Amino acid sequence: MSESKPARKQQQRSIVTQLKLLDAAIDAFSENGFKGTSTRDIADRAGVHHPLITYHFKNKEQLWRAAADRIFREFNISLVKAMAEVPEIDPRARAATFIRTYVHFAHGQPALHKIILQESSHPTSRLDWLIKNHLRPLFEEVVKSLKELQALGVAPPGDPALLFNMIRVSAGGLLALAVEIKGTSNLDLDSEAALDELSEMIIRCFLPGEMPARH
Amino acid sequence: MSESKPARKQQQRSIVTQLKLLDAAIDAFSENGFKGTSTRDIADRAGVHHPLITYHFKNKEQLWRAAADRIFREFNISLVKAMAEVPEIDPRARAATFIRTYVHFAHGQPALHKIILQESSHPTSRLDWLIKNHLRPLFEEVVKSLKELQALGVAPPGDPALLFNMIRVSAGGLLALAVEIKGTSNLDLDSEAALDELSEMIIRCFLPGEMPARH
DNA sequence: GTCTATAATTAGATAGAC
DNA sequence: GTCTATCTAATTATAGAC
Repeated sequence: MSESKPARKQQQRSIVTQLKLLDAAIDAFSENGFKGTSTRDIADRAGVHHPLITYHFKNKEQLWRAAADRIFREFNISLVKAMAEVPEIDPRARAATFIRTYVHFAHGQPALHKIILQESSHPTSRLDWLIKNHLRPLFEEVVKSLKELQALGVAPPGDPALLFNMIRVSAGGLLALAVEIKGTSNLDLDSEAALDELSEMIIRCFLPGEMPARH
Repeated sequence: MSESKPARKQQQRSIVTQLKLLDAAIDAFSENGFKGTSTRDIADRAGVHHPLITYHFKNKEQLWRAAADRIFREFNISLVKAMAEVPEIDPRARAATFIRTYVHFAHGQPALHKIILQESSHPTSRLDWLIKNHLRPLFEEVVKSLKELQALGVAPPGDPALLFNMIRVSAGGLLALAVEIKGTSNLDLDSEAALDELSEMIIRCFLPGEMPARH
């Protein structure tokens, strides 16, 4: 089939272009927000001509959604992979693994939290979409485990939704501020050791109780 | 002096215009960031003609600085006032008052944290200015008290700079996400009761130890 | 102190050649 | 699938009348 070969070649190049645009979009949107980034800036970062954005993603809004999808899809893959290695019967170890995974992923991909921050500054249709498609499903699963840990006396008492959000901002929210924290606190959050220290500090503050011995 | 009266009247109006522009700028910049907000948007929100921005503040950058100055000046006033009422000799009570004051101020003026978030998304000259003029002075004072609390066993051990930033994001950083948190966690952070609960939860997690009895 | 008019730049999106 | 050219609208900033 002599006509299938060039067709595949074109498809491959198309995928590469799309990935370059998505990575550039993630960077630009997390730096300057939706309104603050121009499609020209994204195209320049990706090294492609700006009308290609319309071609591949229709418009700025659809490109934003595709970029958000990419971030959360990769996060979920990391999460599922990490959680698969912890025994179901030890909820504290599972929570600790969740925190460590979240911290390490948010360091490598700070856009995970930055995109949320940018969109949460005021109500938008993009925020509604983000909540419905990515944030709520994750929240509901995690808060279930957190209630369990509170019942066991491992996590401190109080509204579990509040506790979840405190943990979340202490991890991703703190790492999203890395540039500022380096400047004001002289704290370098770029080393593996610093990430471990942050993870352990979060566990120490939010999961202070020991697991009760099983009979 | 018949010529001083119209002069004062003009000065008064000028001040009102400047304040309206500053409030509008605070809202707009915290919603859309520096790049994402247009001076026209700010002028529209303030209900004044947009060339007045150039007249009163020279340019967008100077208006941003004046807006940031206004937020931090008011926060410092609130802080000094609240801290003056707590006895010097009880560092835990002082820290608790700091947290409650921060939470309540950040609720009324979420721009306090949002402006920082917007500028911390990547290095800018504005962030450098913010760190030098507002963030570092505050940080250095608070971290001193935090070290004291760690020595007393009230605050958990670990890097005090890390602890400070965890507390900060759990208060201001969480409130900056209020719109999103309402959507995903169904948690309404607008009531006095919710703010008190958040404050107490922060105190519970980050200042878990009792004050040792004084001899 | 206020306003209109406008210059110069940059934005998102499209049309059509290749 | 890629590119040039271009349209329309919106941007920051300034000049100058009142």
